[in-house]
Amino acid sequence: MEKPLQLCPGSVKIDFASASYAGKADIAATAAALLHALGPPRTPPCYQLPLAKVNSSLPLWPPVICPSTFAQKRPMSLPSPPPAKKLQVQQSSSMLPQDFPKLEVLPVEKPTKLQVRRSPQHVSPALKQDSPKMERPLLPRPATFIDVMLSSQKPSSEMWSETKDVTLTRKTNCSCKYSKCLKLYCECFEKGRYCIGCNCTNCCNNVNHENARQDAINVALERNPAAFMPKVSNSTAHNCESKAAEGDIVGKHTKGCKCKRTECLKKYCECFKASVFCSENCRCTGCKNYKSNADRISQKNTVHAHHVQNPASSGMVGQSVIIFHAAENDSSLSLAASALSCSLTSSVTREDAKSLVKYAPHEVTYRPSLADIIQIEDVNELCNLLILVSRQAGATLLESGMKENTKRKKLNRVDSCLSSTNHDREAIQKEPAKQMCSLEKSSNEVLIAEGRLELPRADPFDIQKGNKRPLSPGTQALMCDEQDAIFQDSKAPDATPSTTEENLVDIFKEQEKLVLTNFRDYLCKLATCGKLQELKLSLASTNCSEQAFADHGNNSSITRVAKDQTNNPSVLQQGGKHYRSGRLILARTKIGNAGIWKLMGQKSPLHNGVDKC
DNA sequence: GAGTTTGAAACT
DNA sequence: CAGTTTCAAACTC
Repeated sequence: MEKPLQLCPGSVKIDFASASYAGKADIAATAAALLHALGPPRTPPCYQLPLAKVNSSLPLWPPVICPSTFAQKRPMSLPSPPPAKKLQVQQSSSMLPQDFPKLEVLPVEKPTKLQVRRSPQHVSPALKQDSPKMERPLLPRPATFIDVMLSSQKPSSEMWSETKDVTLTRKTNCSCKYSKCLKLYCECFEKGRYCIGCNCTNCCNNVNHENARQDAINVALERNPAAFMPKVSNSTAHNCESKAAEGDIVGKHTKGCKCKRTECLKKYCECFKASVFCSENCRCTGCKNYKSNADRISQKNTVHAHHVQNPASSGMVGQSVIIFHAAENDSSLSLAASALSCSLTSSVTREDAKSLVKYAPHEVTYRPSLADIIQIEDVNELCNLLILVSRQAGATLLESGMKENTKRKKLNRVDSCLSSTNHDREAIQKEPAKQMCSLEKSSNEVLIAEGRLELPRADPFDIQKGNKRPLSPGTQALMCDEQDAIFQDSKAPDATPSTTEENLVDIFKEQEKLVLTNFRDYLCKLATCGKLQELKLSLASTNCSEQAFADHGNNSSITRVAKDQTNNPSVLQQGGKHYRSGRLILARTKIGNAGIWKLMGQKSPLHNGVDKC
């Protein structure tokens, strides 16, 4: 007898570490794996439900989540791309998705020969007996934990969608006859759902057969601990909902397909069915389900995934890596660079996927929509801006620090008149520091003269000490800043050792603060820009038909577009119009490089004649 | 709607 | 692990 789920005050928490799965390591492992697959939890790793909604009769596995909560998690306003079977029962316009239609009484069939022939160990004891003829209760749709999991990876219209005639459609109505809906053959069972409104016969995948269902679940999990895991993994778990909302189903089939005859272009293929390209996980033959395949692209009526370029082949990653090495010596810049790096290297829009066609088919990475706005050169400019801010802050603060030193020195002189002992003590402290400063400077000069220490303003392809990486302009700028500050400090004759150290610490703090503040402001404005861009694109997309995409995505200019983008990702000219990856350039033609600086309320340092070190 | 094809799941 | 069988969805007519 399994213990009930742990309850948290005021809510129900499904705690996978609880005793619910004690002794069921495979289930617990699966649950943990599911949680892990979700990535960093947007909510704590337990799903909270209002306590009032708890139904004690709900099954333990998959955990059932109340429909109201479920409905909140799955907005219903999204369109459903593929055609769907309409429910047999018409829904009234006022009916909510969780208000399930009244169910018919299903006849209970006697076991067929096939069922008798089945190995008994795969049929639960409860199933060996003829299930009593039960009328299926009129229950709200029992959304399950797995549903919620899936909802984060699939469009919310996966289960339901609202058509124009306000008829709710459901896509997965099984029609199982022999499996009693307790095998993974059954889509409902596989997805952790009860069969409600299905056309199945002799169904045991419901509340009334919960014991049998649990047994079947255990059997399935025993056979494959990942049996109930989503078959399509998302590489961008953190934003999968937004991706789904955009219609961009991303990822790859975790297990892969083994299709032989359908070229993976039919729904027999699980990858195709899941709207993902075949991946290295597949063992299919004659596969045409890869992003550059014209046949695949042409099947846009049924294809809703948008495969993406291999960033390695496009050079995107390489550029980013080089650029962000520029910031690796500075934590704040590093943070900024990393954030933008994620934005740049991990995403490709659906239009990119349609346009960039000459890449390895099995490498899949994804890009957020902001990738259309942010380009490498933008990041370079941002880094330069942050460097400028850092440098200006350093100079200003150093200057103020020196003034402070002068004041302190004057005060010390006054103090020295009062106390010769203190003066002597100060002199004792000052002298070694001065010696150290001059020693450091002279030793540096010696090292530079001997060629063992490179000049701070080195060639861009100089090898950085230790890691042998070429220095990017940003790194050099940072190093210049550090060197400048050090040399300025060491050159300052009036600086006392203690105040120099304090000043340096303060300067670094202030520099970091200013850099982060500027970066925060930049991100805020970028977010605004992104929202505006999204709005513009949504408006533009209504005017820009899919045919336009096909025209620009399937003709011979695609490779040129891809090549051009590799060389100059900012702007592509085609037929007098500006296109980028098949999409009308809104971001860069209207925002562009200078636009980012406008957003920041500053002029680009590159356009301002500023020395970039 | 019946029959066929297909590939995943189940089984050996 | 590979081959075979079972199954239900997808597809065709």
